[in-house]
Amino acid sequence: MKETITIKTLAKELNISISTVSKALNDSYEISIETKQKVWDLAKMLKYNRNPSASNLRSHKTKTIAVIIPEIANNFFSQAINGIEEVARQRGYHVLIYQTHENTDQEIAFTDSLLSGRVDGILISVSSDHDNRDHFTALVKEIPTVFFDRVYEDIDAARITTDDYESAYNATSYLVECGCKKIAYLFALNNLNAGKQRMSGYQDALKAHQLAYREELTVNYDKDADLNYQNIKDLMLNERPDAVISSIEDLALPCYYVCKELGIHIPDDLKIISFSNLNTAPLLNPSLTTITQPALEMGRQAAAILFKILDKKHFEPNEWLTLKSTLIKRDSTACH
Amino acid sequence: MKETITIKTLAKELNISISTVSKALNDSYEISIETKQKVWDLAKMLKYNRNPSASNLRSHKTKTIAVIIPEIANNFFSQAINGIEEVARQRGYHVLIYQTHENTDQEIAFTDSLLSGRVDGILISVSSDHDNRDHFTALVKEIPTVFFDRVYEDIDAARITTDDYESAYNATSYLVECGCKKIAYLFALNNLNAGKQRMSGYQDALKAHQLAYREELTVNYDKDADLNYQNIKDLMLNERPDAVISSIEDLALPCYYVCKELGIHIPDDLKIISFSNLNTAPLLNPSLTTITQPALEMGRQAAAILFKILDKKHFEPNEWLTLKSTLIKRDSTACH
DNA sequence: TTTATTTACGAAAACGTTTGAGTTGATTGC
DNA sequence: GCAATCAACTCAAACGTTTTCGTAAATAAA
Repeated sequence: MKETITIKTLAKELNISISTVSKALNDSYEISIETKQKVWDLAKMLKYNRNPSASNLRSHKTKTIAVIIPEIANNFFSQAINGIEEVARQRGYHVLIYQTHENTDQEIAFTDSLLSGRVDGILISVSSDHDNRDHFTALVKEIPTVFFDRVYEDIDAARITTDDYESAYNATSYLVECGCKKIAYLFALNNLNAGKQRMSGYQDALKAHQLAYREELTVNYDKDADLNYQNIKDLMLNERPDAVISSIEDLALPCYYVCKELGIHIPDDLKIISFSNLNTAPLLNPSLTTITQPALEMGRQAAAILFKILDKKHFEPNEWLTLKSTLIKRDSTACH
Repeated sequence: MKETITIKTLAKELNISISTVSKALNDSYEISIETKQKVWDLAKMLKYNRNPSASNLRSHKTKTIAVIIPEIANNFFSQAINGIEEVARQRGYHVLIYQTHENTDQEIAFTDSLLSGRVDGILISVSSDHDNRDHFTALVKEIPTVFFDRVYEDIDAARITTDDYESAYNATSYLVECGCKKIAYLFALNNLNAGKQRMSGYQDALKAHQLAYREELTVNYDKDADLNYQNIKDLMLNERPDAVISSIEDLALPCYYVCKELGIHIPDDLKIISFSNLNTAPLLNPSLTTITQPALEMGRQAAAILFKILDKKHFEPNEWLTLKSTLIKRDSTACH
């Protein structure tokens, strides 16, 4: 515990005023280059570090952003955070992480607690358990916010998504072209636009190929993993689809297990495509055809947009960005 | 932009002093229960949020911890963060994330910047590229720090690791019992204790079974993924081991690809075990035998230790905790 | 009754910065 | 040569809390 060194220390040492030191450290035009240099040198020598609390309190700038996501132990989100952290780092910003575990109450608690000036802005991928748009409608008026991947369409804020509709449409079409006639859909994120878009893409593609949409071919995601497993198993036993599109990774993997248990051979008996950012997709048995979102790039872009907003304080028309996912064809959809 | 509401607002509204409000909000024994209740009610009604900067500045408590890791988009670390975030949440703490990308300079920059009172404590898993122990020896005297998984042995600080030596020893022994005679080792983290321990476990197990340790059977990890691939390929072509132990996930996966390319059949021609937290290990082709670290639990425990230190300010003898990894046998080591 | 003690509160000084409004001496325009 | 401008710096008031010390009234001890 050595005595902490402050701008006061520097001022005393150099025989100049506190304000001169402060302005020198902030590279103000009011200070001569010689004085600045002296201050900088001494600061480095004494390993001076600006006290962030004092600075924030006075200036209302925190150099900190918050990232709110459903789950960190998830390939998509951890890659997105990677991208966010990267650009935050370049700007000297700090990154706070909050997990909602798909709980809107938690989500509300987090955002509320961030309104007291702890952060300059928020990056968020919303929870899927309840519709929370009223809360966010109010939030975005209070603090610069960028939504990524999981967004509300009708909120007046910046957002970045992927082409969910097209991806699902194309994936479904691809399966049809492979000769599949009975394509099941593993449905998740149904409260969110992303989920609805994916479902629409699937439905419209069916229609475009003269195939009927049947609700019995749909499994709805549940928080209970065992239940998901059972539901998929029931689907396989009762309907025996010849293909499956999964709207999230967490439903595709149990599907693999079910097939293993029931002796259903992929891709001969059943073809599988999943929205997924698994880096081991090529190594699965069989390798999994995926619709892969540009997670890292989304993180980067989302952060970039937030900083753009923070730079010019006046709220401009909000940016709406859509990135393309890529369909990577692998063995789980191999045609003969 | 409504006018921000502070304790001053509350004080004026209730006709009591600022200090009374502050004390009431902090549940001080100096304030009567009636007054407290009035303050709390009004605070809730007006959605008062304590300004963290002002609070930190005065009290020197930030309710924030920092997590410094090599990479967030990594199964082990993202699970560990999950655990950390969980217990931080319970305590009402905020979590800052920093990625070093295995760069010690970055690591030094981060920790230095945290010394200005931005956080109450640090959780860190150190970078592997250079030996940085001198820096950390100084750091731990300045701020409560807990090392997890990647630690320096000789630094006087709390730490939590897994039983790397025993895990590697047991895994090697298991391979020998399966009849393997030529067991290669994919070596990583060689600057770190974890890496050395794993290597020692491998070597000692060989010795215990009258097998010679041969350096030609070792591949050293490189940052360049292509080079790793090539080195593993060379190993397979030149030495043709009948088993491989990989000290990290990132070397096991290229190994799978090499085998695919060279037509080496796992597990008949080559058995593979890897330290790994891949959740798709059971679905790989073939499913991968892993030494799996309790990542989530490590995160939880590491955070728990840090909070224990923060609670009782006096630095007690530091806790050294070791958790057990589990060897999960799957098809990549199937014996006949 | 008088003197301690306790209870509940208030005044004011921090905490370390930033910032707008001076101040000073030197330079410029005319 | 005098006012006006400018460059470089200082003063002091904030920012919103926490906390120490002080004090008045109420209660207990004597």
